[in-house]
This record gives sequence, C-alpha cells and structure tokens, in this order.
Amino acid sequence: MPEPSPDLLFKALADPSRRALFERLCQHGEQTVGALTAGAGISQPAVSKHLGILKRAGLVQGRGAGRQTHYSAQQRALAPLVDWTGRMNRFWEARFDDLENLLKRMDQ
Amino acid sequence: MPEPSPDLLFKALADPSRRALFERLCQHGEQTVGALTAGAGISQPAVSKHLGILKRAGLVQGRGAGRQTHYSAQQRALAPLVDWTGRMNRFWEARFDDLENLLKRMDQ
DNA sequence: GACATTCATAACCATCTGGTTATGAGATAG
DNA sequence: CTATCTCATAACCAGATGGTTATGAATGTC
Repeated sequence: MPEPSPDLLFKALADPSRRALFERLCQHGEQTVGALTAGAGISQPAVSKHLGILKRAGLVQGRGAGRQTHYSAQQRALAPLVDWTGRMNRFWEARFDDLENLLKRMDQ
Repeated sequence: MPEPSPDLLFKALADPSRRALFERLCQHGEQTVGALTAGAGISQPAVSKHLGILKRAGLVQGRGAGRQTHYSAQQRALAPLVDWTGRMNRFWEARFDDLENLLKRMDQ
C-alpha cells in the first residue's frame, strides 16, 4: 500500500463529519459502523461512505468480523500533514534568518 | 480579530491551488496578486477568490499599496492544525499507555 | 430453512465549489 | 483629462460533494 497523496489527506480531513469520526476513533479506539453511526447524527450509509474516504486516505483501517466491521484510526497517516506544517514553518524561519543576516550585514 | 475556526482552516487547505498559493507565500514572502497569478495556472479572479478564502481562514494577510495588493503568509494561523494533530497523537498515546498498564496488571 | 442484523453499494438530489468571462473602482502614467 | 494597469466583485456554469432512501449480500439466530 503506497503512501496516499497529501491531497487525499487534506481533502479527507476537510469535512467536519469525517474529522469527528476520526477523532472518535483516535479517542476511543476501534468501533463498529453501528457504534459510530449511533453518535454521528447522520445515516449509516453516510457513515460508511465517510469511512471509505478516510480509508482511501489511509487514516482508518477496517477489520471485518462476522457481519460487522471494526474501524480503527491509523494516526501514522497524519505524518505527511505534520511534515507539511513543519516545512511551511522552516520556510518561514529561513526567510527570517535571511532578514537577520541582512540586518547584521547592514550593521557593519 | 477572533481566531478563525479550525473548520475554515482545514477547508482552506483542502484545495491544491490554495495550498500552492500559501506554500509560495511561505517560501518567497510577500507577493502581489499579479505575481501570484503568473505562476498559478488559473485566472486572476480565481486567484483573488482563493486569496479571499485564505484570508478569512487567517492564513494570509493583504497589504494594499497603490493599485496593487501585496499578500503574505501568516503561519501562526497553522497553530490550530498543529494542536489538532498533537491532540490526536496524545489520544493515541493515552490509549497505548492504558493497554500497557492493563498488561502490567495482568502480569501480576 | 426462515428471519433478523449489519454493513456496503446504488441511485438520486440539493447544495457547494472552483473555475470562467465581464465589469467596475481606484491608482498611476502620459 | 484620458488612457492604462491592477485588483476585486458579479454573474454564471459544470462538476464535485454530502446527504438521503432503497436494496442486497453476508452473517448470525431461532
């Protein structure tokens, strides 16, 4: 399974219902579709569709057990997001350093 | 200026064109709308609309100067995103600790 | 075997979204 | 003053998105 594109990640997390599902799985661990539907405020098919999207983004994993499917969070999948924010900050710091150097040079 | 909701943040970053604009501003600092449009592959009005959305999410700031507007990144706005990922990971670690504790207790 | 439960998929629909072109307001140049 | 340049906004459109109900496949229960 190749690392899913960051675009899928951002898109998956852009929807509040999906974030709520993911948060819940992060907090309370493995849950069946039924359990997730109970607290979601949307229909079971909607939940299934959201779980499908989270899965394609690598954020979630499904384990079939009898007639129910247990889903769990895969927080490793958040790594690209952390990398990205880190990269943005490093860009900024780099520019800040440049400014600092410039000022130092101007000081002389 | 109240901290914009995390939902606006996620939504703003969900679009590749907007991420590209933000990344560019992070890397190369302040840019005019014209300069941004040049490398964006979309029309100027599209760029303006995206900048508007980034602005409402707090990710970007516009400085009017004559007939052009200079935009710059506000990477502080990424803080809620970092917080969120951190929170998800802490949830996970907490559950991991619980499991560890359980195993320890079972050992006795 | 007959029935019930759990989930995924299909079909559908209203709304949102990301793009376009057209236009206009404000600033600068001649 | 007129013409030009830069950007924002309006109006519009095709396609994506998030929800719904209906259905069916697989599993478990009696």
